Amino acid sequence: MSDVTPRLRFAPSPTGYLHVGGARTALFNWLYAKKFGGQFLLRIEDTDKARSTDESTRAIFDGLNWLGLRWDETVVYQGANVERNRADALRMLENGTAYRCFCTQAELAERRAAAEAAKDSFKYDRRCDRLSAEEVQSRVDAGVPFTVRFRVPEGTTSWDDLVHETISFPNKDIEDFIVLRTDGTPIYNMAVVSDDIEMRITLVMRGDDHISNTPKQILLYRALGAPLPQFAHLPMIHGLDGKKLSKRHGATAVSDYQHLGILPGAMLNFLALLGWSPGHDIEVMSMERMVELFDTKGLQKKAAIFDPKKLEWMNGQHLSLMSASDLAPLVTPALVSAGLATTEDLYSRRDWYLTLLELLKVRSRTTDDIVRQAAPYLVDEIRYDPEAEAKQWKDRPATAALLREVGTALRDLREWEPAAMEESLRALGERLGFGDKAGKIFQPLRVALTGLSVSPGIFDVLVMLGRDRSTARIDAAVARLESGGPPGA
RNA sequence: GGCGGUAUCGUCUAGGGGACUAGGACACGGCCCUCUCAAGGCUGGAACACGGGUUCGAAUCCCGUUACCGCUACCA
Repeated sequence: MSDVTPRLRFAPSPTGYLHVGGARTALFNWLYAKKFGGQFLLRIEDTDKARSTDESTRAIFDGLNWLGLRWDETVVYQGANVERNRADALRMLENGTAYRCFCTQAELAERRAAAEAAKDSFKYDRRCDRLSAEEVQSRVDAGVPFTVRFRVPEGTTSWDDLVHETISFPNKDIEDFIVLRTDGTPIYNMAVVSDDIEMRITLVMRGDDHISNTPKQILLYRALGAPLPQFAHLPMIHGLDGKKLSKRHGATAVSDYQHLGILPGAMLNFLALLGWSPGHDIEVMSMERMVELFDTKGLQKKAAIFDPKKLEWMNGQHLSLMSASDLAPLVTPALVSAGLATTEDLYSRRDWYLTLLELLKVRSRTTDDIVRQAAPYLVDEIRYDPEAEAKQWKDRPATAALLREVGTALRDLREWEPAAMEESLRALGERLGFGDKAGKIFQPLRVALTGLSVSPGIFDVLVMLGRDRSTARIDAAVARLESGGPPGA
């Protein structure tokens, strides 16, 4: 391990949104940088003008910010570096590690097709490298367009990958690849190496779909006389069907999960476990803990399959662990946009609100789940779930009579607190001959209070609603039951 | 086709020659808890791709086969 501070970068191309695979690559780069006190840089690879959009660039920023993966230094836009990229390519022309190629795209395509037809694998035959200096000069003078090709040397190119150990490629299998187009713009591998040198990147950590680019890039570093960074190639993420993750698999953008009510910390935790393991059966971790435990030794070589079920479970874990006050800022906007409350209202009775969150978060897997359960506590008019009504209020006259008694009992309570409620309602159950089946009271009451057959403990619900609202709901339920109308009428 | 990579329960993984009767987690089933739903606890089924080596001994090391993935552009 060198003693220079590590510099890593995440280099996405802005051609869509920030997808989960990219987010995970960013995360590992970030974790490594944090762990070893280095820098995590962001470079937008926008050299493909046709596909790059500002909107996608924004999406990348938004995604990384939401996840809390802050980058150091200013963002580098690859498109702004073409001059230097070209200068580097030209430098290779001068030092003899590259040469001019006058073959046209059409000629190349033709030869490639011919080779394919003959079932041969096509590889550039270096014919332009055999041109005499005079010939080259005369063509240049005549203004014949040319590309710059890298002259791949003899031998073998290998490196010690941080996740794969040693990987090596016989150079004979690498063709003399183009580094500069006829219009003078750099090809991907040229731009990447030129930029990574400029940015003084010490560890290139990226998807393993770049493994075959690596020997070419290493050759370029050497031709430019630059020190080699370390490389780490991360496995891909696949969908449930084992194929590369794509739109067909549903949500693949980080923002999709943001809108589904997934917590950034849970997303990160889940993504980290897809391709990395801290060992010791540790699963649920905070960002701090991940930084502490991160180690390239735990990196996986095998592609992982993205399982949304486990993500949800992970989110539930993080939800339970998070304090209500940390959760509030994340849930409040959703509550407001669902029209259930106003920010002012929630702020004015903050303790009550936090208690509500405490009650709901344990039975939620996403923040959206919390919102879905919150309505009965926040709005005046509840909606009666037809199924709950049908099941728990089967005998409507009898239920009306029961709820009347419950209402009376609750109104008579001296203190509006759980122990008193329980004592009173269980006593009522005894009197009515329910024995220890107090659920015969609790369930109909739950429907009366919330309209639902599912909720936090009944005494918690009563406390949250308060005496006035609770008794009012019971009265409303009695009226509804006695109106004789069918459920939902 | 060529080159490269990968291979442990359905899924994420632990494992780095003997501690393996292969551990944990998700999902699934059962039980407990219980006013419902969660959460939690206990519990069940479920895997070393195949074939050869090396070794006293292999999930672990080597070779081959198979399968899957990636690259194979004047794309990134």
